[in-house]
Amino acid sequence: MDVTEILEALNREQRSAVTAPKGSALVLAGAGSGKTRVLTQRVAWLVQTEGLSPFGILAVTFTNKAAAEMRARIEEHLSMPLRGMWVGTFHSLAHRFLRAHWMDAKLAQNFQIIDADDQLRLVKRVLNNLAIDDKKWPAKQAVWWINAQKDEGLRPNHIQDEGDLFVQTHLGIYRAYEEACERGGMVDFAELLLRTHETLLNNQSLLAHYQDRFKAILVDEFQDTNAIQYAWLRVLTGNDNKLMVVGDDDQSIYGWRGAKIENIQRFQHDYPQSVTYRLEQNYRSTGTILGAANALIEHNDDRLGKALWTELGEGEPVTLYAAYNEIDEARYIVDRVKQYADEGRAFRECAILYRSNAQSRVLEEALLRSQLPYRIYGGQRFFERAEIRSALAYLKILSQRHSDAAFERVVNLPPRGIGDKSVQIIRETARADNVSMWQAAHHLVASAGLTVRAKTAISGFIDLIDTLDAATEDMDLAHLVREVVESSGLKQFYEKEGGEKGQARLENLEELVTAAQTFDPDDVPLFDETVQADMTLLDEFLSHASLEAGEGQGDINQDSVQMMTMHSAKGLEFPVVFLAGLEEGLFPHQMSVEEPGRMAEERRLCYVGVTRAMQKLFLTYAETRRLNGTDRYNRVSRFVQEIPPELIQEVRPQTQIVRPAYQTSHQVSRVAKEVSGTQFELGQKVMHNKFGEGWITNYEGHGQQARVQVKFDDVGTKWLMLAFAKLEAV
DNA sequence: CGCGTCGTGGTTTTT
DNA sequence: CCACGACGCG
Repeated sequence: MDVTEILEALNREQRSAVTAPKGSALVLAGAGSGKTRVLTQRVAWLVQTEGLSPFGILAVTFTNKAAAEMRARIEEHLSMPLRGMWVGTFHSLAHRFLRAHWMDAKLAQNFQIIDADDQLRLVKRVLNNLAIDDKKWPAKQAVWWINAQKDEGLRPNHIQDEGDLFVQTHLGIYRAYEEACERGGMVDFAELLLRTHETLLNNQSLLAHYQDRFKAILVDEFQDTNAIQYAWLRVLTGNDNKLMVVGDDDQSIYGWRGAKIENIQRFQHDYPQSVTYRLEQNYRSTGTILGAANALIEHNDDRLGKALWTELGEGEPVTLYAAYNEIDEARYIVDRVKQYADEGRAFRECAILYRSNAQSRVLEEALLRSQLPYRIYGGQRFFERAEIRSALAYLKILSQRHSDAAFERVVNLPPRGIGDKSVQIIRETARADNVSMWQAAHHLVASAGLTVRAKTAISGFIDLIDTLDAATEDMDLAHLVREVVESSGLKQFYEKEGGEKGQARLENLEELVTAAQTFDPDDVPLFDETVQADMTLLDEFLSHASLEAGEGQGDINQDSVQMMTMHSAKGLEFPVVFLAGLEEGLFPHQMSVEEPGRMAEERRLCYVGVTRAMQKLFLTYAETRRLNGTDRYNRVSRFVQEIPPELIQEVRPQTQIVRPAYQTSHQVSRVAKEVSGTQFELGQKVMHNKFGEGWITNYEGHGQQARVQVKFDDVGTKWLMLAFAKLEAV
């Protein structure tokens, strides 16, 4: 494809960004404005017009999927394979860097990547060793804290506890956890980035090499980068002007896991010569949908500012349906999908988006009842499934006997008579002798201190692994995986489990064999071939499995209704979109209502949801919603009210539902405001003789049974029985 | 050691 | 309401 062809299909702004002079650039790309196109064409431009070698280009994305897509699209444009070009996620690129420079990074050559699950297990063990009460200091929270520190680029030495018990305790855990990782040659996700950054900083020649190698660096979804990722880009860029970042501050929805929307401002500050390009023409949605999106996001402060426009025409109004309850909501959505399909359209053109996964169940049931095909995205990913992780643990221990995480996982799976007690003894012995559990197990079998029964069981396990190892010596990867699945007893174990669940697990294991069959390390090119030579195919496969969670399986080609959270919908588009559960407390979520900064993020999430729609947008909410076993009476979401009414067409609930005729949905929002059968209403200021002043944020029940949730100025949020609480209106 | 019962708590998710 | 983890019994 030649240059004019590249540029022809672009609008003016897109073209300026693609052909921007070498230098730093910020591309603010609104939803549906052709962002990916600009990125890929930019690379093509750099290669074809600026004469850059792909070898000198670094392109960073947020997900593996995005990376693969980008590579494919660039290859298509250039009609040549992109050998040598670095395209990948922050994590995969850091991983490759560390494999190549493990010595400089002070890592074991055969270091292993541990995923979130391994990490949690490890922290649990650390807590145990430190004799810290898991109840008081939950492992999950500790993991979260440690990762947050690493994401900020902080080592234990950088952190002062200042007498704060919370920090003090977690700091201790962090230290012990680091030691454990060090001992076991384990590297978690955050560590990949942090370690790479440190290695570059501490190694002038290495840094100079990479700074010189990369003549251009491109970053996608820049608004989702965290502090360490930004630092990483900063150090690789050095004093050069070669960093082009693409993002949209209005679509930043991962602040809760460390993403720093401020990185955009920081970029402008750190690269004052940078040029900003705004992509505001939207090629996806109707004018009405964009109008709704623009009006909604206007309610946020501190935006960089951007107004999307389209040439696609006004289109149909946004439809708002006030459902009686969540079942009615689901039925309404299913009916609309059916109607759409009856017009000869495909199911896959419809997406149902929701705030939290718990909402998917009712929707799923309704689809099932109507026998419409659907596919739920998210949930458990392939490589995270228990049976897959177990099989991988067998493979891992074959490759590296000293992997304690793998040892613990499979030593008694399938059950072979090695209980918690025995495992604990092995663990303690290993710790005391400073050896791996595998070695400790060996020693224990040969010494006193265990029952004969336990010894037999343990040596049975050792023999199993050794035999398996010998038997698979000459096998290729796929045969090795099959052999492991069959001889380890996993297959029989899940066969015995039976039922739909066991069947699904067996199928997954079969799929793992297929994955091994089709695994090609050259699809994931390492920095250079010398690194590759040092790793066995099995090790590469295992690394791949840790970094690539695997697309939620299911047939992508099958024509089905798409269901997912709004978070996972980012980057996608559908002709018809349903946003379900637009209720205060659910969306915006209760947890976000209480903290001010998070409301803006919820609104951005809603903006992301709205801007997924190409032609038709449906908003639904339920007046009554059964959630966690109790009925909630939520008001319609503020987000709905932030959309200009003239863009919205309200739909009456359907006739089967018996409800008072006088209740139009507008009145409903008012009626639902008042705590039924009482003198109170939502939002009202109240006084409690013990807790002081506050206001009513939620309620459930009626009359004497009514309970209200009150957010007190001093003591936080509490649920109170109205009958007992003696609240006074203020 | 394995299985059953009780109790608790419950956004969003990638790597 | 339901999924998961902690306990206690056979």
